[in-house]
Amino acid sequence: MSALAEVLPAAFYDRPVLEVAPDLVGCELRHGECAGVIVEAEAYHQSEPGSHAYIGVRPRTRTLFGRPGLAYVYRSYGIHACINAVTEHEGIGAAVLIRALEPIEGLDLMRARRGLEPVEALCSGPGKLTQALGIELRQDGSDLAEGPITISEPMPGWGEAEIAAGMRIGLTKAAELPWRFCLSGSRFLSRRAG
DNA sequence: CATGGGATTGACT
DNA sequence: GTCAATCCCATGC
Repeated sequence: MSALAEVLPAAFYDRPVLEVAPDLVGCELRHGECAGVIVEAEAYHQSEPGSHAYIGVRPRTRTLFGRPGLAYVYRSYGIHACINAVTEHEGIGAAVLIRALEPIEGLDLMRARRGLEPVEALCSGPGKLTQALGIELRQDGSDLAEGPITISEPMPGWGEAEIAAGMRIGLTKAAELPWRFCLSGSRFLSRRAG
C-alpha cells in the first residue's frame, strides 16, 4: 500500500516540463485499485513540433493549455488512449507523456483488462498502461491532484533511482530531442536500453 | 463536406 | 523485419 505516499499537488506540475518529466519517474500512478511506478516518461512543449500543442489551442489540445496538474488523455492511432500530466502555467501547452509503469497493485485486474499474463507486458507502453488501468478518453481534463486518477510522490527507495535520458519514441518531427526519461535498467520499459 | 495522418500495438512473414 | 486496425480532428476545397 501507499500509506506514506502523498498525492502530488498542482504546484508540483507548475514548473518547466523538463524538470517535471524526470521527477515523475519513480512516482506512483493510480486509478482505482490498479497502480504502478512510473518508469518511463517523455516531455512535450508547444515550442517544438513533436508536441500536439505546437498547432495552438484547438478542441483536441485545449486541455494541454489548461491548469498544471490536469490529465490530458488523447486517442492514438484511432485505437489506444494515452495519458499526459499537464505542466507549466495555464496558457502554456506542455505535458509529460506517461509511457510505462512497473505494476504494483491490482495485477489480476490488469491481466483481465489486457488479456495477458506476463507482468512485464501489462504496462510497458503508453497504450498498454491506460488499458491496464482502465483509463478512457472521458478522463481528459480530470485533475490529477483530485482523482480518480492520481500521481503520488515516490515510495522510499524509488526517489534515488538512476534516471537515463534518451530520444523520444515514435515521432516524425523533433525526434532528436533527448526528452525521454527512464529508470535505468528497468524490465518494464516500452523498449530496452532506454 | 472529404480527406489524411498520428506521442501504438499486436499479428504475421 | 512488415503491416493493418480504427477514430478524432486538422486541414483544405
